Amino acid sequence: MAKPADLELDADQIVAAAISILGEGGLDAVSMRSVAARLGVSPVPLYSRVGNKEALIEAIADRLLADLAPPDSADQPWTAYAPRWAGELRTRLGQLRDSRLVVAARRQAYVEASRPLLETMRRDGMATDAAVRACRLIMWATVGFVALEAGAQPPPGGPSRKVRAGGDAQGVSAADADTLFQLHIRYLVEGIARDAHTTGEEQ
Amino acid sequence: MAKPADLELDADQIVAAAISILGEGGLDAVSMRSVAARLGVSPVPLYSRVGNKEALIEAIADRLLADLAPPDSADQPWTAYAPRWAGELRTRLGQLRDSRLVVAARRQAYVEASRPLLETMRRDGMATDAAVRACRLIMWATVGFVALEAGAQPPPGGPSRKVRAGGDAQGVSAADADTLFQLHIRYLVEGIARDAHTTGEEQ
DNA sequence: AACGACGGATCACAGTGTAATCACATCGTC
DNA sequence: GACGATGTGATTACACTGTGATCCGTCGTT
Repeated sequence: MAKPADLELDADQIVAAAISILGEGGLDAVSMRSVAARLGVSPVPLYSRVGNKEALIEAIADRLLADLAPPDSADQPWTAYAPRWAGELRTRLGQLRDSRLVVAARRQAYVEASRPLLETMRRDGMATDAAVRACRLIMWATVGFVALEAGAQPPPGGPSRKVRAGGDAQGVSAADADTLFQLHIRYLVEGIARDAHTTGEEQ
Repeated sequence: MAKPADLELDADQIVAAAISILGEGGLDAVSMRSVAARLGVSPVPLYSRVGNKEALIEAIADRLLADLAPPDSADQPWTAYAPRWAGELRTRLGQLRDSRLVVAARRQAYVEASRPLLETMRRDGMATDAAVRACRLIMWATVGFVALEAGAQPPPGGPSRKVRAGGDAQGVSAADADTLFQLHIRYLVEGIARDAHTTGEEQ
């Protein structure tokens, strides 16, 4: 092992630098060269750490989605927990700042992100099968929302975009989006709860 | 207007050639140069027709999403029409073959795609406001589903990818995905219908 | 102290999006 | 019919990108 000792290059630092660049200049500014330059390094060692550029952006998405820890959930049923969980997921996905990252994230990241919600559901007596399906439902809705939401806003700067022509209630303001999202999650939770109740819940 | 008369280069032909290349080699194979070469043209005129590469892939997505016409709907209520509509949207989005295209499509394309569903809902006496929300709900769920589904499968070429490690019911087979998707859409439709009923529906 | 192995820098290469420059055919006008 | 304006496309060029090949210095080991 030959290291200059003042250069401890870790994979975590690489994705941290990449995330820093992402926050400043958007995803297009993230390149192997720019990340390497941020670290004061040539692009070469990145390939032995993260392998690929695709793997790098996967790692970025995974990092930004990691620790999707919900505040607490011990005393609340999953029907109260799920909206908070979905809101947190939405916030995290919004932090990605680019819908390309949303779809770039490995599915494993989404599975791990949904684990606490799934645990809460099972703790409340929901069948594992139904809980998995319910998690997926909420997750898909959230991801779809963010994908369409983030895809609509251009990253930095078009000064004027064409006004909506024949859109029925198309100009969703940022504030409306919040309430709409919460309303829809509530729809889902109610439906799932109703179905789980009739299908046979323990508790 | 000066045209060589044997070279009628239209924007539609450009996106058609791009879609052709997309179908053969995936989205990564679509470049301004490859599209121009397919048409036997230099890359220059593409910029006067479609302006940008970003605009080109937007046009591709729009084209593939256009004419999302539902088979027929005159004699069925929207609760029966919505699953078919969602299934058709899912099929179309799946034809994009790349989740990047899913998020690249302009929102206008999704709005127009949802118009027949919205019309059916309103025809059945649903309030416009509620219909718009219901459309969005179903659309978001569908888009999220496809985004996560398409993001999992590598476009054409990696010979072997890491096997799923610790996924709980993670290996969703292609056949299961269909039934799961339909089940979830049914959840949504039932929930929306129930809510619209209690809120005050005309018919 | 000598050696082998390995990490990083430099260079190189193919390919990308896009702007500048230039040639040329077609048009309106005299 | 001749001529300049105009716009279209080819060629060239540039600043990038991701990624591999080559080389060299530094380290742990014997």
